[in-house]
Amino acid sequence: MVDLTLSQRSRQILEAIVEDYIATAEPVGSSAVARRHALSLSSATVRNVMASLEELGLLASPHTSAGRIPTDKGFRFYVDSLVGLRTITHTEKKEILKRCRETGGNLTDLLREASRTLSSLSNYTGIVVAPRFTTGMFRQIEFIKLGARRVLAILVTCSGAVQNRIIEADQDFMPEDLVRMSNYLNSTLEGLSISQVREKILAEMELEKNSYDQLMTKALNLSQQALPAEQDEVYITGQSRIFEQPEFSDIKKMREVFKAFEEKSRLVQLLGNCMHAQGVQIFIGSETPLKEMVGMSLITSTYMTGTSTIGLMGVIGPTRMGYSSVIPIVDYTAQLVSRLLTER
Amino acid sequence: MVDLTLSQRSRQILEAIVEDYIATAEPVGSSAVARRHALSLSSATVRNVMASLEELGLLASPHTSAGRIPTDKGFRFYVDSLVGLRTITHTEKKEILKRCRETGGNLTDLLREASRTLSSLSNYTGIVVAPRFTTGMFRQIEFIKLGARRVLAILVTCSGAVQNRIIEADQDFMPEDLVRMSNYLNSTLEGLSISQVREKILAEMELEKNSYDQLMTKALNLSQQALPAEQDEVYITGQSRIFEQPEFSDIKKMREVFKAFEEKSRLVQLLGNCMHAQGVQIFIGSETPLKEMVGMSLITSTYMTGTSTIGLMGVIGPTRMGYSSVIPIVDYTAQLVSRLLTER
DNA sequence: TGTTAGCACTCAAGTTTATAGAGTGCTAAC
DNA sequence: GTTAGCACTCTATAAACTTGAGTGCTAACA
Repeated sequence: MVDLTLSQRSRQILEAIVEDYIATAEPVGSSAVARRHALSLSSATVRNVMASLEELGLLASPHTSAGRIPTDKGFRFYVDSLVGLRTITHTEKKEILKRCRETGGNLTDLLREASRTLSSLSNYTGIVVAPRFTTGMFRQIEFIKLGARRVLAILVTCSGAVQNRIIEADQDFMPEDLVRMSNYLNSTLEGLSISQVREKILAEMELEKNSYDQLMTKALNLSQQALPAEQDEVYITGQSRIFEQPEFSDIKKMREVFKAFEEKSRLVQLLGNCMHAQGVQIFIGSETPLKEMVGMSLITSTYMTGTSTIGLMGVIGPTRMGYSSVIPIVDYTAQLVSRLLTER
Repeated sequence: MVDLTLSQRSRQILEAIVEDYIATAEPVGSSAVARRHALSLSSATVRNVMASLEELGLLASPHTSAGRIPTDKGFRFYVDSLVGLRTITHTEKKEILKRCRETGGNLTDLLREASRTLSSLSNYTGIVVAPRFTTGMFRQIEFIKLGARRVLAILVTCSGAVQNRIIEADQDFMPEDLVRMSNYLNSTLEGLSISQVREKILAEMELEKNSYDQLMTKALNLSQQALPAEQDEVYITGQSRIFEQPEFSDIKKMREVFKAFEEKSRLVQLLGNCMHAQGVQIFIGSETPLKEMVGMSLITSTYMTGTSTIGLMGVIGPTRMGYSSVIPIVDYTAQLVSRLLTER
């Protein structure tokens, strides 16, 4: 947060420069500002103001004879105190709603579609971090017999995340046994989080070891195998849109960015730091948790089931991104997803 | 297939040029060939041979004073008749085996891991086209009660593909009802492909319309909702490795390539054409089904369950890729995946 | 007849130099 | 406080030049 008191005029000029720069990706000159924005000021006056804005660290000049470019600090000030947030249009709302509603109900599909929607409405790259499966609340476990010793284990969390694994059992279970086992597990594990489930199963296995109810021991055994290896899921959509930005013509940098996109677990870890605050957060340039994203900004929002934050979604674009339109899009989409997940 | 009779010496020289070019990505000059490969020939002689190889369309010169570069045809000849296929190393085999075995048994996890493995062992981009769900054989359907009117429908195919959807039912089913319904459906739909299932359900719905067994009508209704929207799944891994190739420094081209990677359904469609032949296929440069992949080659292999081809996997890299090591990797991985899927 | 040394020629890539234009900062006048 | 005017700076683009790798051809050689 940049706390500066600027004269009305300085603010107007800063705003003009930021917006011109957002539109053109070119350094903005004093005469352009004087001309385009009806400030009825001469370029010389604008020049004076620009010089002082530069002194404050809000603008920078790539070299003497170019115009000025907003610094990260300049963008920050713009976002905090200048940007007039466009409210989301009815058409956009309808589009987001339609796309998210049409998904098949399971969490994966919904989040993937949210990512696509964010990207296509913002024209930048959409990103959605799925909730860690282990943080979800246990809802139900079921076993389906696939073959002689093959069992499909299905684990469902309250937020609708479904994990399935095919287990090679060491014996041939009867379908009735499988039902009994899942009934037992469902009542034993009710109300726990998946990570608690993991612990509980281990504890129970210890207890049941000498029990005479063999089946329950086996149930625990199966359920343990059903627990998936922890996997970080991120849905990134519209990566190639990054190429559309004229400022990203440096192949080396592009490579860094794309590499970062591929290291999902690192990505999840770093983005995890954005999840402490609720609602929309904006990271400009160097504020971004990812170092390789030089010259890029990140707009995120958390999403939740009920009252608990479970994940993060947002948009990655150039620092000069269209904040005024992207912010409400991210905000609305995250709220919608939260609502859809909570309604369940 | 290029059918040419070349003298032993011409072949040696072509091979030398191709391999030098694979190693360096630079045009290869006559003296380099004479020097590096113990042919005991002068550069002038090599030059004569190179001129005739150029005439045959196997080599090309970017300009007069550069060395020669193999053409697509040159690479084709190299691959068809020159390349000495390295057999896959024990270490590689173990690595592939280990990674694929460790997946959780469901199809998605296995294929995703196969893609990662292909990429990391080849150092190029790995690609796996998942079988279309509708072409799979119906194995089983189950309903799990999640809430008052919420039902989780799980559809399993013989190859271990699992689809789940959460359905909003229009009434509150008892768990016993759900079991009866799935039993009914499982016996009715046995032995059909998923696309046949779709038709059968429609037909049955027509028949059952006036039936007095309300529950079965409802079962059909539910199962229809359980059928997922057709979705093309492709797992692409190691995209950013493309940047490592010196010949891909053109940002515009990179953009095209990455865009193509994002249009999954188009990708699947085009790659579908590679599935007619069984086993490993090699597409060099312009032979590739994707026009945007100028200067790139594609090595693919089909994979199967039992005797039926269900999908495709492979590696995308520059035309000058290390064919001799990549081909056996793709071959082995596809065979392994087939085996794992068939053992089920 | 096949091979090779020698040499003139070509062409891209890198370097230097020249030119134009955008935009600034400063000064002096309003 | 604002503005016109002007010298100055610096990049981007083009043009001219230089370098060197590599060729193709010729003539001599085995």
